[in-house]
Amino acid sequence: MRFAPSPTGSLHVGGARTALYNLLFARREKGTFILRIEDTDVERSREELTGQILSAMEWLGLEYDEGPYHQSRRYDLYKAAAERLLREGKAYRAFETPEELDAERKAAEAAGKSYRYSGAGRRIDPGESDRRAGAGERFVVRLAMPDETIVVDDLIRGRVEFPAEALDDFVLVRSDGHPLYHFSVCVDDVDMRISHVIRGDDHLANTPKHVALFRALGAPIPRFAHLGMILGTDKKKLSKRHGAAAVEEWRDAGILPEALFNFLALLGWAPGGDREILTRAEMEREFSLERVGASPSVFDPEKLLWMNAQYIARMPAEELLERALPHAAGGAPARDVALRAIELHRPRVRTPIEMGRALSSYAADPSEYEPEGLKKHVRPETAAQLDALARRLEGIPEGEWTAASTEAALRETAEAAGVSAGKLIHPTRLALTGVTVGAPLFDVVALLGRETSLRRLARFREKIRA
RNA sequence: GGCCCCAUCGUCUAACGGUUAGGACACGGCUCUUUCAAGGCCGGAGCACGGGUUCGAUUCCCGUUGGGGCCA
Repeated sequence: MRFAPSPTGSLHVGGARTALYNLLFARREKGTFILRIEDTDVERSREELTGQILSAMEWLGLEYDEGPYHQSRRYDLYKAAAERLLREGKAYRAFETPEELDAERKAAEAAGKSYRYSGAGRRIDPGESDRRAGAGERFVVRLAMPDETIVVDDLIRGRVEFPAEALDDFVLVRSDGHPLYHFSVCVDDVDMRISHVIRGDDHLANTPKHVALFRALGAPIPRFAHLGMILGTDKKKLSKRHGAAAVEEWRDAGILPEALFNFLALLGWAPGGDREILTRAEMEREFSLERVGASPSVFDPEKLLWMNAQYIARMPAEELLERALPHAAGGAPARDVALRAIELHRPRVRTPIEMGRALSSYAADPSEYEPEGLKKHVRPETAAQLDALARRLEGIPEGEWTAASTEAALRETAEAAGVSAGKLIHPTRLALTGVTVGAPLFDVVALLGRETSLRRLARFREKIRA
């Protein structure tokens, strides 16, 4: 198996899924997964993008067994293959100039017919062809396509037929000696002994060309499996336009690699049963192309986020802490406090980024208070009630500062003031965290500790009096 | 334009001729509750259309429509 990206952009989620299926299939079938960089398109390929793709693959857990090979370093191979095909009469030189071809194309268009190369080069005598080439005349190398229907037996789509009339003798090598995409792909697939080609649907229409090439090359034809495209919410092929189409954008958005891996695996493949969260080992054990659907699928960020939350729910606290720490911009509390905070916020966050923010709230006092919250929970009598609460809380010694003792203090205060506990709970949460929503108040109070809680309460009382 | 692919809830999907068409995300309700989540329970929501084939079609075949791709 192989994954063969072109370094013309960062790793797209569609490409990532293709790589992922190749990987799972290779593991399942005990095959070898090869990475090959298709960088023969000099105008569009950029060196640094290769590194970007490699690191995105590594992050996602798409490890390969062999490679990366670079097509740009394998020109000798393509050259030798072209010469061999020429020698064997399976390919031929065509000497038309671009202008001539353009004229033919226009003529066909004017006649209302679809254009196909005339095949004129095919009729040039080999000796004559050699002589003209030797004389320095410019030429391209074209494959002599067989005059018969080409059948592609696709593992996902079944039998697909391409009538001979639809295909013409396509160019293998440009006049400057540059091998073209379809040619280098097949030469490499033969050389690397690729047995299964799993790739995007967009290549299905090119497959008859490849089949003809494999035959001309005298090589066994690999099995093909064409995956449906991944679409944006508007049902159009997913692209940068849709926002996050690149793997690294999801990484930066706080998506865990395991979650993205799992999500992508299920975008087109359905393991039996109702399971959605699968371990890597399960996927490698159970993956099968027979259970891969043929239709395109829409990439739903909502579900990805849900899956991310599922992974967060299952992740060991230490690991989650490690992943969240880089995002704790406002600092993080001591490790023991942080680990408890993790458990408090785990069901409330969907990314390590959000967890980082939650951790910071224990390390730094709120810099501001949610205006909506102030309006809603602060009444004229609130300040005095919070004063009373503070007095009671101050009466709790450090060693007895727990969720239970502080809750009792608050409820007693409320009762003494003749108001419901909620009248105190909400402003207190706002005082301690700056926001109106979050983990259960008394757990937060306990975690914050006596000193911090009282300090934040004092600041808030000052603030609402001002 | 020619050729090719695809078609089950809004979305991801299960079903491989006979099911009250199942699950998940999202949505709504209830529950839990100091808030927000998470969890639990409940609910609304789908076989694109038309012909065949068959005792029987979501399922097989053909066409239409709609999406998509490749070539130019």
